[in-house]
Amino acid sequence: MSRVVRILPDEPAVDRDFDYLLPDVLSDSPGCPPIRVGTLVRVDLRGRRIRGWITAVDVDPLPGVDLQEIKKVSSCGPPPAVVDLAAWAGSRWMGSRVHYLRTATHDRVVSSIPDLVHRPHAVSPDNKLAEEAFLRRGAVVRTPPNSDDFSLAVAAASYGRALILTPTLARSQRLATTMRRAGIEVAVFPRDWGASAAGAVTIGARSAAWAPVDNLDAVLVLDEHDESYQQESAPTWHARDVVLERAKRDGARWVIASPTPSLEALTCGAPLLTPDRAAERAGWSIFDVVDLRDEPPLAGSWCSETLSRVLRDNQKVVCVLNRKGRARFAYCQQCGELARSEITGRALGLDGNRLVHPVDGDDRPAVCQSCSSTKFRRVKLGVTGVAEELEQIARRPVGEVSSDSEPLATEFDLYVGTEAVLHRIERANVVVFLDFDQELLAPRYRAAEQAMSLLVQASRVVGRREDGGRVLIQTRIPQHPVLEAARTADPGSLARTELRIRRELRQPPEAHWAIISGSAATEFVRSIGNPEGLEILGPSNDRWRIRSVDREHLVAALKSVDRPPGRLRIEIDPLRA
DNA sequence: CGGACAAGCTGA
DNA sequence: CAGCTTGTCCGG
Repeated sequence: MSRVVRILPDEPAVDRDFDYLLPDVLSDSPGCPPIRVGTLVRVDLRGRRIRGWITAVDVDPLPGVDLQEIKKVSSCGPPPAVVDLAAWAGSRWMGSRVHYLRTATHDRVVSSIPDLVHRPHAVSPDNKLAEEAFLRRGAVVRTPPNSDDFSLAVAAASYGRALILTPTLARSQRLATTMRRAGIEVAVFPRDWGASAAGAVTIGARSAAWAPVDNLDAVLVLDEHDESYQQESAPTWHARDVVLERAKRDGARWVIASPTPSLEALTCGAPLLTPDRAAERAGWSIFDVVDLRDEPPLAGSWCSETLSRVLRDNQKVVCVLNRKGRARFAYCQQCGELARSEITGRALGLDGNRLVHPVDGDDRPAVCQSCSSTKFRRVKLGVTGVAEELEQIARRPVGEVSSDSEPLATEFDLYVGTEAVLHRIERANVVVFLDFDQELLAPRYRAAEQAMSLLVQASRVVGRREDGGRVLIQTRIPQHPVLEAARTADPGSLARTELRIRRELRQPPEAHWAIISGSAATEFVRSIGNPEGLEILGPSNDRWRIRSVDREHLVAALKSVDRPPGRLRIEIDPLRA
C-alpha cells in the first residue's frame, strides 16, 4: 500500500505542486521523520533528483497521471502553519513559496523533534511598561535607546511559546545568554532549530520570523525600526510583518518595541505606549547641535569651534562621515543656505541650473530661497582627507574604520569612519557627525527615519545623559525635525512630520509601490497596461515604479500578467527606493 | 532549474 | 539535409 502526497519541489522557478506515491516501506521504517505538511523528501522530477516539501497528505490522485514514488523522507521541516504562511508571504511580497520555505528550513537534517520539558521559570517581568504592553493584545512600545532588552523579553517569555526578534544574531545570542542565566530556557534560531520546533522560547534575527514554533503565545520585535528586518533583495519581506501575521493567526499577544518605531508600526492601528517624559529623556544622550552657517568660513570648514574643543580634550571620540550615497546636494555660495524642497524640506541636487530631487520629483530653477542668489556649490567630503586633518587638529593618531576593514585597531581613542564605526566601537565619550546633512538630506524617501536610526545608535555608544553621553552634530539645518526630535528626546514629533510628508507625496506607508527592474522590466510594465488605481512612473535608472494606495490591488495587478522571458525583479515597498 | 523537442541557421 | 544553435515548454 502507498499513500499519495503533494510535493512542492525546491526549485523557485517551478513553483508548482506535484503528486507522488509514498511507499509504506519508507514511512514505516524506524527513525523516519513524521509524514506531515512541511516534511522534506527527495523525489525525481523529469529525471532529476531534487528536494521538496510535503504540502498536503493523503490527496486524491488525479486520474491519468502515472505517479512516481518518493525516494526518501529526509528531514523534519517547518510546521504546517509555516508552510501556510509561506503562501501568504508569496502573495504579499511576490516571490515563490520556495524562497520562504528555504528560510524556514534548517540547513541540517532534523530526524525528529525532541520532547521539550517545560520547566516553569521563576522570573517575572520587573518592568511596568513591559508588563503593561503585553497585557494589550498588540502594542507598539517606545523604549529609549539606552534601555535593556531583558524586561520585554522576560515579559514575552512569561506567556509560554514566544518568538523574539532582534536586529542581529549577535544581539540575539547576548539576550539568550542573559535569559538562560535567569533560568529561562531559550532556543536561538537557526542553531537550535529542533528546540524551537519543540516549542521553546525562540530568539533570532530576521530569518527567525520563520522559526518552527507552533501555536505562538507571544511575539516581540526589538528595535523594530532597524532596516535589517527587511530582506534587501526581492522578495523584500519584512520580519515584523511576518511575525505580526503569525501572531494574528495564532491569537498571540505581540509587542513592537523601538526608540523610534517605524511609520509602518505607528500606523498599524495598535496603541502606542510610551514611558513618561522624564524616563524617556533619561534614556537618550545629550545632543549638541552645531550650526555650520554660524562658523567662521575657514579653509576646510567642516570642523567647527566646538568640535576642535572636543577633539583637544583627551577623551574617546568617534567621528562619523558618510561617503556612501554620493552627496548630491548643494548650498548657496552667498549665504550658506542649503537648497531644499519647499514642500518636503528635503535636499535638492544641482543638475545644470536646476534644483532637482530624483525620488520626490522636485524640479525648479536654481535660485536661493533665502537670498535669491543663483550661485550654488556642491558639497563633498571624504573620510581619508578628513582623517588627515583630524590628526593635525587633535594632535593625536586617528583610527580609520570602514565596514570591510577586518580587525579593528583598538589602540586609538580617536576614530573616523562611515556609519559602520557605530556598530564596531562599543563605547565612547563623544560621537560626532561631521556632516549630518548628508544623512538628513539623502535623496531617499526614508532619509529622516534612517538619520534618526543613526542617532539612536550614537546615543547607545555614548550612553545616557546622566552618564555624560554626548552626541555632537554638525549641520546647516539645525531646525530639521530629526534634530528637534533627538534634542527633545521625543521621536513622536518626527513621526508626525514624516507622516504628513508621506501623505503629501503618497509614499509608504500611505501608499505602496513596486519597483520593477531587470531586462524584462519594460515588457512586463507594458503588458500591465494602465489599470484603474495604479500609477506607473519611470523608468528612471532602468527601474519602473508602480504605485497604488491599496497594496493588495497592486500585487493582484502584478500577478495578473505573466512574466515575459528575461530577468525581472519585483520589489514591494523596499526600504531603499 | 534543466532536459526534450521544435524551429531556425549554415555549409557544401 | 545533417549538424548545430537558440528558444519554448513543462515536469506527478
